Amino acid sequence: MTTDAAHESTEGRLRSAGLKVTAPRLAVLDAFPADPIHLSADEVYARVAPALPSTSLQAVYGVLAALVASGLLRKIEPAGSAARYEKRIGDNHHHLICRGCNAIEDVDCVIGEAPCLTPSDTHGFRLQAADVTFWGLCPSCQAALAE
Amino acid sequence: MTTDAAHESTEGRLRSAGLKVTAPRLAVLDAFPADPIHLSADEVYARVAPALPSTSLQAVYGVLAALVASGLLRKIEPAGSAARYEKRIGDNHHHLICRGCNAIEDVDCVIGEAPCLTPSDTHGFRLQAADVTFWGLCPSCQAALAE
DNA sequence: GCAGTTGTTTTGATGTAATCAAAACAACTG
DNA sequence: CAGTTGTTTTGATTACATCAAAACAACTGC
Repeated sequence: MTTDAAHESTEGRLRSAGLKVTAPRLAVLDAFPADPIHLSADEVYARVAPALPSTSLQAVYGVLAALVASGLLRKIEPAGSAARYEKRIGDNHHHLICRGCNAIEDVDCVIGEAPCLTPSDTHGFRLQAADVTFWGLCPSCQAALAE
Repeated sequence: MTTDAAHESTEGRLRSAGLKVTAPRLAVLDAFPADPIHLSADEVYARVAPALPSTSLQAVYGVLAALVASGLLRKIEPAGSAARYEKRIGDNHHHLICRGCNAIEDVDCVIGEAPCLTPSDTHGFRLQAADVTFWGLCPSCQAALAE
């Protein structure tokens, strides 16, 4: 038996992305348990470090960059806070960020994909992507402010 | 005569924003000549420094922050490059950024304001703003890539 | 006009987030 | 199992921005 059942799908995804299967990469990918989770490099490192004591934060940056380049992770770079990574990819969803605590929620645009991806004037640009970010206050930060 | 005609409107905007009128602030505001221009703190400093030799980059950061807080400038923080500032405010326009050279163009959403400001699920957030950023390649970067 | 108060700018240090280069190392090929 | 190639580690370095305190200038009332 050549594959560890617990890592079966994670390993398979690395292989089909043309990446070598290494312990840091398995650990980083497995640090994203559920889909709607958004972790900073720091947070990923905190989750990975206990199992891999020899890992450094720089290594995590390298692994994350490789996974983003291969399309296994998506990088989000909100204004004013550290970059976050998420496993939910391939669908055009957007983000709702709390200005109080930087919490991030996934949202789908109410009108679907097309309109937000079509500016009125492209200025000759070849369009590649569109980011939509909503800013506001999450329920607990609203409560904290109301006190 | 108490006001310099060349600075009349700039000065007036500072006053009505409740800010003291100082040389650095006049110079920074006047560094934005036409509306659709997007300058980084560095670029503002480069435009301001010749006329105000005693100004430092930190001072420019301070002035820019004050102007943004007063609503006289808008701050844009694109992923992967330094923050930019623009004078066009009060309308809900978006930005088109070149991944090759970081050039920024203004765009208006084809469907107007409302739809892009309305996510399907607010997760209980109190919404404050929505940013839309389009990513692509500007004409000259397309040409450079085609060579 | 002039002095006091308040807000602003300057100066210098500090911090965070992230990248880079080179050496040590491990995964996949035959 | 050995060689090659790609990855990780280590350490230094960068870019961008913020903070604190002292020096300073703008606006108020006199």
